[in-house]
Amino acid sequence: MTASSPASGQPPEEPVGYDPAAVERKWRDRWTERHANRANIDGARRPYYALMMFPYPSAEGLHVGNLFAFTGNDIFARFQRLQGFDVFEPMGFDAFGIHSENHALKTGRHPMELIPSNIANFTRQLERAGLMVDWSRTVDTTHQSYYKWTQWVFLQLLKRGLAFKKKAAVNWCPNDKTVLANEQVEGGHCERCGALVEQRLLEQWFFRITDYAERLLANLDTLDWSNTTKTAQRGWIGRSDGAEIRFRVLNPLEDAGSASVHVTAEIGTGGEEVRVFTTRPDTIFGATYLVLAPEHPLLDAITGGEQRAAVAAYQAVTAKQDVIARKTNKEKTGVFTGAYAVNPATGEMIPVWTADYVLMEYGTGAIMAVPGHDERDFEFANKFALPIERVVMGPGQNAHTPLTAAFTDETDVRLCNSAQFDDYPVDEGHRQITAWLESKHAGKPVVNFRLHDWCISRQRYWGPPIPVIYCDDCGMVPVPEADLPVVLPNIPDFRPDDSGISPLARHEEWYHVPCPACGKMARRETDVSDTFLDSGWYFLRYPSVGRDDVPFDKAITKKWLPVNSYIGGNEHAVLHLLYSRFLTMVLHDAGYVDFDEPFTKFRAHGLIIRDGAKMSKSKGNVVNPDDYIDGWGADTFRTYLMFLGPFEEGGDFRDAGISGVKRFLDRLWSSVRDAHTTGEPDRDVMQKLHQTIKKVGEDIPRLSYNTSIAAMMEHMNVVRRSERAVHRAEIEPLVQLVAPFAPHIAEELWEMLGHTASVFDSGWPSFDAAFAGGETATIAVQINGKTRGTIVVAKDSVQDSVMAAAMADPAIAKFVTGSAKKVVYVPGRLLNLVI
RNA sequence: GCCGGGAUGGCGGAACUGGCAGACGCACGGGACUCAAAAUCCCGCGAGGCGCGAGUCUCAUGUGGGUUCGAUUCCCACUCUCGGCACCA
Repeated sequence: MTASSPASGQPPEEPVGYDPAAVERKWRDRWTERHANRANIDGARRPYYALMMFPYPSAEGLHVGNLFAFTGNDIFARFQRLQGFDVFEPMGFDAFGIHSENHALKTGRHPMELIPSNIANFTRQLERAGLMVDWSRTVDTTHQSYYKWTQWVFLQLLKRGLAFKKKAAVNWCPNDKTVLANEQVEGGHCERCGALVEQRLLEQWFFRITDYAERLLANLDTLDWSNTTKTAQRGWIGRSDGAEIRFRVLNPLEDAGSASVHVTAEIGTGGEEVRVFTTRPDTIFGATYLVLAPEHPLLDAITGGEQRAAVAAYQAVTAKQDVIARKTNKEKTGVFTGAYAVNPATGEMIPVWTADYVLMEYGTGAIMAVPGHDERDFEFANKFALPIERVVMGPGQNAHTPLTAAFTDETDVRLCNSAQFDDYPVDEGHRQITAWLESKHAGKPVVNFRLHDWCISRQRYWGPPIPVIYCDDCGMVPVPEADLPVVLPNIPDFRPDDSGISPLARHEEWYHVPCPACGKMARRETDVSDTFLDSGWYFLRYPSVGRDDVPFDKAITKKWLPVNSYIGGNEHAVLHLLYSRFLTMVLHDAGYVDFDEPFTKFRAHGLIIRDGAKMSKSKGNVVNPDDYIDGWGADTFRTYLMFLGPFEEGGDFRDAGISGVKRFLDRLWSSVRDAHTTGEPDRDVMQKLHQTIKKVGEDIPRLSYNTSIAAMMEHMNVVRRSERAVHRAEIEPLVQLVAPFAPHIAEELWEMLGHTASVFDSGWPSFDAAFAGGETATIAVQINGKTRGTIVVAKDSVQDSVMAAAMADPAIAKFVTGSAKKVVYVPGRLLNLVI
């Protein structure tokens, strides 16, 4: 074996060199035999749950990006283990979904056959990477033992009224023949195939995540998460403070032809009332028209006779338009309804229009248009010759300054042309006008969110069937929990078709089922659920894998959750992390878990790019980890990935630097092999060692892996300087420091040093802070801010003695031309003389 | 358009609360070892000026301002770049 001593009777051999393949094979086997990575789920005294986002097991195999993320998590997990925690580092596979299904369709293989082989390949690759993964508790979202509980989660939401069905305009991809979530549409095109997305009206299952908007937002303040991620979530939730204002619409039939009639807000004519949402109630005196979304339910009722045809035509055009065109084509269109509404602030009649720049799904589906102070309204008013009023003035402007564009500044501006509210700052006007409208029963303060309810329906095959049955007599009946799982049948032809109905509907035996309530023949729901539902609760499952009676065991969950540390990509900053938080809150409120945030700490890792571009098959710049592990060994590859750049920022992958990391491990190997125990270790080298232990111990928790590695390299350089002989005490703790990064070689070297137990059970080395700090300090001496030299002084020197030492140095003293006007002394760092 | 990152030698990057800019690594140059090469080891390596020389001076962290004894770090205004969102009233 690699490090065994020469057999007796043989001539002396060359010193044994570092053979990564042999070392890694040996320790992989040894870890498996010893169950070294198995967490003691029931008995752990200091549980620590170190989670990474589980991968989608693609047919292409493991991506360097995956390995980068997993290695980063593994280093932290192994570090925690060395700190004495019982660390649980699980791994699983997020294998349902459209990605797998499309790949299966393209290659003609059935997902039920494809996924297990992909998972096997991923597992093989992951095992080579030396991750401290507990392979006895893995999760495969496509396995019945898992999706049984995904269906259970759905039923809990249904029970609590948080799952509901509604007909909704959804994004429809004509190529993939499926409904897409808003997030799967990029600029009007299907995220996967690039086809133009259309709009269709379908009955869909939704989760009422909007009920939790306020809580999802407020809780963010309590979480230890990457700031970028929190900011992204805040933006996605999109809270807006504003007001809902009621506009009375005059019946156009009655009032037609009497446009000259003077109307005030007090007139109680019949007709409808339109509610609008605005974030700028302070500008209501400038509201010169209303706009309703083309889908607005009141549109028919208010449209005047002559305008009916035009409005109907406009509605028809909008309805046919795909979601993309509507959202990307910013050219304003719209038609007048023939109706007028009363502006409750001015009492004036203002025309009511319909236009597709107003969206039915946000706010009330209607707006008051203030063209003077809103860019879209300005553009619209300009195009259709509607009046534009100034009601806000900035510095240097007055109530009559002409508006050549919408004036939208909100700081240092005041109201004008707003009756009793003239000269109010806008924020004050916002409050006062809202209160005034409220007193007239014409409005009230309202908070709106951009967040939409979560559409979980997919008219596809490869997902967990939604556990609901439709009975002619009983209506919609949830599948009883005892009957779970609703098994996804093996359908050879799982292709989606144009009907908008899932392929499951074609499986007669499966589709027809007795009603759980009355026993009469009924039909199954044929939609499957969104993959984000699978990944929305998997962290709860890991510790309880193997339990078939519950989704997660109460005591175990209490012991291990919430997750102590979660690491993943920022591409999931919004959806996955938001949905997981939402589901956790629901399960908390339902009494299943005693925490309402799943991830105490979250860090987003960076992206690995290559030659300045994202890796992709089409660019041909994909790195296959297998090749690098074959060529360099997993330890070198892991360490190299972490050395590329800051973990939270990612880095540019290039072959050039990897040899430096290999050299470092080679040197570590020979230094340990050749270390002696004669005499005392060198004092300066020991000081460097203590500094290194301190630095690495501080850097790892900050995920500053690149600087940890640099620090260890520095120590190695000091240890081996000028080919000096290495004392064992100077190098032994370095094996422990390197262990999280390069676990195999660390185990081997630890054994070579005579230890029988694993290096991961050896604890983290300690350091002497005073010794590491040293007794002397190098002080930079500056004259007028320019460094003119350095002096070495005792660490706790006072200013006078440092000053004297500086003056004693002729190289410094020659710059001192007079007496110092000012002296700045930073102990231990610098002395600056201002002359 | 809006939100959020980022910009430092030939290259990847370091500098933790404002305090010696360029740690560590790559590449490159020189040397040792070798018949030779690889590997290994040692030395050098931001740019420019002056000096035979040990040295020494100036400039330098995307651009332009500002605060400060002192700015890669803080403030203001820009440029470029990467990522996300995009008619959200």
